[in-house]
Amino acid sequence: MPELPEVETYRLYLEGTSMHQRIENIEVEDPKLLTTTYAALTDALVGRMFTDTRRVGKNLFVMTDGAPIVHFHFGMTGDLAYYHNSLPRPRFARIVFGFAGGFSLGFLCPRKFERIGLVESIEAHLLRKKIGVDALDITPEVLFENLRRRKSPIKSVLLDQTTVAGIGNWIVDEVLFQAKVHPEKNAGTVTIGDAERLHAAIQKVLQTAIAREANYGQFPTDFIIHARQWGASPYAQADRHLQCPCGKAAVAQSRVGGRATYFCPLCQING
DNA sequence: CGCTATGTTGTTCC
DNA sequence: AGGAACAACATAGC
Repeated sequence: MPELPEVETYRLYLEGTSMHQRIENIEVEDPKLLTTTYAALTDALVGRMFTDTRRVGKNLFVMTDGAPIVHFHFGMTGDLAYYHNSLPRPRFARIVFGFAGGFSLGFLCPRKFERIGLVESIEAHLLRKKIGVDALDITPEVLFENLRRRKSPIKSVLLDQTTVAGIGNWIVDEVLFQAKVHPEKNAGTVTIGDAERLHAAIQKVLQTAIAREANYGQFPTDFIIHARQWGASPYAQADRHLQCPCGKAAVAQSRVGGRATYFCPLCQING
């Protein structure tokens, strides 16, 4: 479920498992998962090792002791699994880095929306993809300027990675709820006060999620995320709260910018 | 079977 | 030109 907190969790996982081991081989089940040719990937990485990591928004960059940098994007369902070769390969491990020493790092790609490739430099990649400032680093003033010049619903603008990098569909609903902003509010009408509340909510929601290793089921009870229907999760059906934490209204469900949207019609007035 | 899905990108329209 | 709207991508799970 890779929004910023998941990618941060994966980054720490990779740091804790896969560094400083010689890469002996790379298996790729489907070349569509690569933004580089398979030959370029193996030429650049076999014999090298991972040395450092950096995350910007939902993008994970892994440095090596050679020149190229590996870029991971987790799409909607990507994950990592580090395992010993005596164990069976994890399901959906469609790309596998095999290390000297008998361990492997699997890049799990259930729906093939995930991508791995080589980039010249982090800055060049961010520029080319127009990825904005990371959500944990943006200032209220920059957020305000980036919102006020747009005309779409504020939810759509916050999801745009050029506005601010790392916010996804579940987190944006939580951020808007915590900041008491209606998801369909015209982004061009935000005040500096709105931007300051949104900024504080972004920090709060992301810090909360990262501290719980992105396990949304462990969010505080005053979060609206518990109203959301989680497709496959058993937690969803059992613990779902259809009532807003304010206790005065049922959580409303709609679509904004083509995405499933949950909000409280009392707490989040479109004004 | 039919419907939904965490993200991004390409196309079309304005 | 540039922004907005939305379909498309590939697949799993319910």
